[in-house]
Amino acid sequence: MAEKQLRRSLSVLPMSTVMTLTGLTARQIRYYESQALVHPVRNEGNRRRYSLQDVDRLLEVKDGLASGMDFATLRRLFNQSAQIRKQTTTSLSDQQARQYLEPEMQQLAGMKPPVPGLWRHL
DNA sequence: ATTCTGACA
DNA sequence: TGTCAGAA
Repeated sequence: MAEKQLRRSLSVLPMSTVMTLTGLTARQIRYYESQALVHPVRNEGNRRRYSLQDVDRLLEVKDGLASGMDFATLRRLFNQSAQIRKQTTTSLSDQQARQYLEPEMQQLAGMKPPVPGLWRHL
């Protein structure tokens, strides 16, 4: 299972591929990066290279924006998911994680996940 | 040919 | 967010 994640994290996709996979324009993809929502790697020629994980994140950003979320909210959401993944793999009980995110969960309680399983970690 | 940055008639 | 220019 670690092998799969490793590959999904490899940044090898060019802008053109990400554009067709996400349905977003290069402009939007670069702008979202400026908003710290994705962090593509640059190759020797200063070209951006995205991973499958980046594509997944871009898809979440796309639907998140579509359901009225702003960049700050998405940014916090992603940071929190990252936090939980770390803590969870560092032995923090799921109960403690939910308690820690109580405020956000209250807000998200009302809305429906734009993408099936977007709040999966919450 | 493709992507990057900066700028805005 | 689109789009165009000039460079890589």
